[in-house]
Amino acid sequence: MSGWNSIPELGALVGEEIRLRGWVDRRRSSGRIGFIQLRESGATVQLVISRKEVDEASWEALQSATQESTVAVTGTAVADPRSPGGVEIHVSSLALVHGADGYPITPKEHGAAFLMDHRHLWLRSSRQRAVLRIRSEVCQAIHDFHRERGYYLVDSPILTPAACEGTSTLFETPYFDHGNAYLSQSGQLYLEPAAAALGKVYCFGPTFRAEKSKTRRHLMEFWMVEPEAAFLDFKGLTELAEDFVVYLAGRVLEHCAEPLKLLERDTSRLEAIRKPFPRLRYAEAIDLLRGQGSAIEFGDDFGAPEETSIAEAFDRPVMVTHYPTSLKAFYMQPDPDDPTLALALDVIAPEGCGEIIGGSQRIHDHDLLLSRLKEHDLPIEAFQWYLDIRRYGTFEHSGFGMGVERFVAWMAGVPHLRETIPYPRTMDRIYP
RNA sequence: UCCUCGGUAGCUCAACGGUAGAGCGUUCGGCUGUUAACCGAAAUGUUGGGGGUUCGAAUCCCUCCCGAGGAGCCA
Repeated sequence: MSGWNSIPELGALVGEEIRLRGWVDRRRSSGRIGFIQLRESGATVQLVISRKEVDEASWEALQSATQESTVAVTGTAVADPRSPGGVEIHVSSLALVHGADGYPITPKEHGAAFLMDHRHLWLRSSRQRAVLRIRSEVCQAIHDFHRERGYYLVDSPILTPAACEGTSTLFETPYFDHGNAYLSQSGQLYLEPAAAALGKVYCFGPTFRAEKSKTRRHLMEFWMVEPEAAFLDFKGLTELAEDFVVYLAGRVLEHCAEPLKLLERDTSRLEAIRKPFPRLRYAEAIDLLRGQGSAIEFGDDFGAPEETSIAEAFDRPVMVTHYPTSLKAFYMQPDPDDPTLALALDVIAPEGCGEIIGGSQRIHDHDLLLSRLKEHDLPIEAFQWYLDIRRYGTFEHSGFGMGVERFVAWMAGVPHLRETIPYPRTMDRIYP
């Protein structure tokens, strides 16, 4: 091994000699004693440097160890209730590896624009570290959930030849002699064929929307996980979505106690995420909203205020189903009991987080799909491969997509999506 | 694209027609248990750009630029 210790293992090393390398998160001094809050492996530990216990070079290093300087330290791990974290390092020698000059992010407040300009440094802040740890756990849990249920990971392409759902604005890029390629806004259409190959599949990767959205709930580049399963009917889909959300929230509660505490997240709200989620047909949701005084009418889509109103009527995530087909994508299966309705599902998270999941049973009948493509004015030639899935052994299938950043924002209790992804891409910003 | 609010020191903000200020950060000094440490001192400004009103504009008006929040769209 390298001979260097890491902060997370210190609890088991009390009384032993420790060597650490890391960054100066904070420094305080008081005459002949100094304190450095050292950051390493995403955690921090307090170093105690007493003038009479260290040589002159170490004492000089303390004077030069400005915020975010890199230091290397040798000392003894000591349990002390006065230390944040309970364990601190009594330093025997301290060396400056690199002195940082004029680190821009200070312990006081900063505005959003300033922090976004310094996103590469902002990541070091305790709050950002906490959110990133939750994101990491969510991503791992997404893979584990699918693996445990026999789903295979199938990567969808990012460069695609045409619009997936038609109307959304896509990012465009030249593609040799084939005109323009577009950055994927969903992996779903590529996943449906894979469901015929492997049965239960999912994709998980970045997606791109060139909509000029300028709100805290939108990013130009975001990560989406999309399961798709052969022979999964609509009822099975709602149960899958419910299990998925419960599983992910459980994993965050189980493994992210420390970041949640740092974020002062009210975990009782997360513990309330239990089955069954209320299921509300679109028509019932309209009635609910009108009962609250909304002027919304049957056939209108929900905006952010409507979603919030619906979510606030319940103590856990809400599933809204059976939307009018006119509000939904061309590939959604009509309800056999009322073909004007789609077997579509949205999951709305509480606390103003809005829609986190959108999904449906897919049309498996070739002729119906063809007529829907025509109704939506989509170029039939470009969808021949997609129609093939209905030509060669068609099958009932369903799937959904979940926006990872919205889910992380909900778990972490952060209001703005830009804090839930390492390098957010927003309408007016692509730096750093 | 539309609506609302904003742009003053490195950062966060105050001054709202009459000499440009504070806290934090920085630099220097003090302090043996600090927790965004504390105490003392110092340095730091073409008040976003341009035009106008006025004896006088950071302040009022016009315009452009930039930022934040929201709408639509969606995850």
